[in-house]
Amino acid sequence: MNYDFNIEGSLFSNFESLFEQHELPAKTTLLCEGEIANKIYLVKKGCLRQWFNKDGKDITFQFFFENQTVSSFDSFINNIPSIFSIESIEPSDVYSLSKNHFNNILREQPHFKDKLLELAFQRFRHYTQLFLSRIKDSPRERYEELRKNHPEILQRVPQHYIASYLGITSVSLSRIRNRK
Amino acid sequence: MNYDFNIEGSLFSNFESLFEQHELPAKTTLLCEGEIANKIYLVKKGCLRQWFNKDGKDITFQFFFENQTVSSFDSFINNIPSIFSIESIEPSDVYSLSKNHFNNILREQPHFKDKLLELAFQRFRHYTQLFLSRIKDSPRERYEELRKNHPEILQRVPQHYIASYLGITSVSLSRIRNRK
DNA sequence: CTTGTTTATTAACAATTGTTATCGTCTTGC
DNA sequence: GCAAGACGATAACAATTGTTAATAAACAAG
Repeated sequence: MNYDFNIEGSLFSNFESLFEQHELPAKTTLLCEGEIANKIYLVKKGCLRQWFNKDGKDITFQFFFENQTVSSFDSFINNIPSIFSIESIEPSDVYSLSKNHFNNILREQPHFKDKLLELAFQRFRHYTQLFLSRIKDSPRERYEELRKNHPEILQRVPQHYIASYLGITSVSLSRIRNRK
Repeated sequence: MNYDFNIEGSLFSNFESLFEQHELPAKTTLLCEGEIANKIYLVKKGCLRQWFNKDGKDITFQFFFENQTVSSFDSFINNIPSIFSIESIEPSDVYSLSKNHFNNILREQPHFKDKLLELAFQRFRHYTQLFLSRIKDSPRERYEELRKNHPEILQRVPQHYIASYLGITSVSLSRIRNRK
């Protein structure tokens, strides 16, 4: 897997003492495109987004809320520059786990790797769903899907982030919303 | 992982005696949307596509050529109906591996599972790339990418399959091609 | 050779989206 | 409180894409 790493907080429930606590204002960058990730983050309160730069435009492609884990896993594991940034949307409380602590858990907890693989597998399924939705659904259909299945995202996330997540401009999303 | 399973033929290089050979005419269905996959296929000659039905329209989302392995892995592993079909494009020679043989290899070859996971990982990266390309690139940019990096696909695959792979109609693809 | 199928192009029109800009409202920081 | 910025709606126009239909070339089957 790569580009994204979102596993449920329960994975780390036994290791929370190893995490460091942070209180972040809105729009705080946790990882910048091009940097090598050296932490995994657990969202305790608030929400984050993953985004990258495309010809000067800001493209958001994933949101993270309470009890989700987020990192640039490909960067974290393989020590390569991340192709995206991670930023807070709301003021947020996050826990961070360093690479050293992560490796210690991996060494000392034999079943941790299995759980990790299982959750990586889940992430893969999620990405594939997103991918197929891009192929077969129109922006309007994707917006409706979001409204039905993830209304909490629409409520908490500013509309222009939603728009780029749907693959359209905020102007076009505004039109779609007022067309029904 | 799910929806797709494409690992290099070398994975099975020691087990080819367990495969069954098939010669297929063009447009032969190997797996039909809704069926449960009971075979993994290895393309020896020719090419295949994965596609599904969306409101009566035929949407192709992946191509497979020589020495690639293809199945509906999610269906094969979890015994659930496949959400897509697999069909030959050209007249093709394929090898098939039954679920029994697959399970035997998995049981008897301790490193096989690791290689499988590694290749599943690769597939994940590929899907993520496709996903991000859908987000950030226009149909024209995706066509150019295909022309630069996968010209063999353009040469061998009929244009209307390419069009649905790019997320546009064949009419629109024809326009893009004649616009430069 | 003839017929039917598949494939690609083109045209005309409708629908959608992008681009740019303006405006008003609402936060936020000072 | 005030100024600056963030956010969302809207307008006008350009560009792109979808839809439907007609046409022609290539191909396969009989």
